[in-house]
Amino acid sequence: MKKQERQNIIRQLLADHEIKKQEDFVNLLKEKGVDVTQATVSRDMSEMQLLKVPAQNGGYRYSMPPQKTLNASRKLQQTISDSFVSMRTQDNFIFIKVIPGSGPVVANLLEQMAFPEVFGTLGDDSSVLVICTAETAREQLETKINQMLQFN
Amino acid sequence: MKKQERQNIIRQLLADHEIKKQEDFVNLLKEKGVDVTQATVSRDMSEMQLLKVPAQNGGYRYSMPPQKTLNASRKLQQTISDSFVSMRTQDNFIFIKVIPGSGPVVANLLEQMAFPEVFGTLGDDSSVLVICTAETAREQLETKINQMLQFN
DNA sequence: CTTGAATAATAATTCAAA
DNA sequence: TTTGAATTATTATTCAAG
Repeated sequence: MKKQERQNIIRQLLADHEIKKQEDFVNLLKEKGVDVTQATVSRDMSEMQLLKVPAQNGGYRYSMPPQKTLNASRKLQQTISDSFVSMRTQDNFIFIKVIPGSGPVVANLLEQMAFPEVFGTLGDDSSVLVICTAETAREQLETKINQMLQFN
Repeated sequence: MKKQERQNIIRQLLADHEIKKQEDFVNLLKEKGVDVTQATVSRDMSEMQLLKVPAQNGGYRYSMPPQKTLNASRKLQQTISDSFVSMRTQDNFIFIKVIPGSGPVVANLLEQMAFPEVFGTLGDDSSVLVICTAETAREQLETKINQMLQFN
């Protein structure tokens, strides 16, 4: 198992679980057949710049880095607001209609964001298909997209 | 010294210093005449939802929470892009000219962002004055504003 | 309700090894 | 270069007290 594969799995785990400490990652990885120690997870966190953030209820959880994707985020917000036509969802999928020509840009920006919910994206001239990692992930991403559209 | 005063000071300290651990706060607070222990700082961090983020160079630093201000951030980015005319700076001050009518909105949004660099803002019809906590803080904020303007 | 002292829990790093 | 074991450093929490 290579480091990068493990880090991909960590990203997925983050999308589907409330991770409160590094040992949670150790255990979840073990379930997936990946045997590593807390030390390794700590290094992964550092490399991936994952954050331990104080939650509202007083606990803690790990989360994706925010700044790294902020510029892509702004571009995406703007682009998707400008080009959005409609959105449909089903299972793991989000299907977005955009004005002709914008499909590839939006799909690319969605990729760049490296949302943990996103398994992959595909954009043709006027459509974007987003394949999510799970149905719950799809719901989360749907919410995010709706939030983006709120600010035109 | 009330808790809230201390937390305000912590916000300021965050703007001017590279804080790597909670004890740094303890020491800097001591310099300011505020005597507290790491335990108290830990509680403050939790309440303020301050983050310990892995830095690029491999170290760690504390930082303001990102999500909380994300919507204001989008609005600000958009509004400032749309209304920006010019910007001048001096000492702790940033003086932004905007198209008539936009001053108060931009000033308000800047407030809402709760940037640690910002001491206060003032907006008239077509101008926004931002008073920063320090000259270094002003430089940092200037950079942020320039980044916002990059995406029109 | 807030705090410090002490402690427990968690995370980062060192060091040897492969 | 990457890792685990052990260690150290750091952070969170408990518990008693103001």
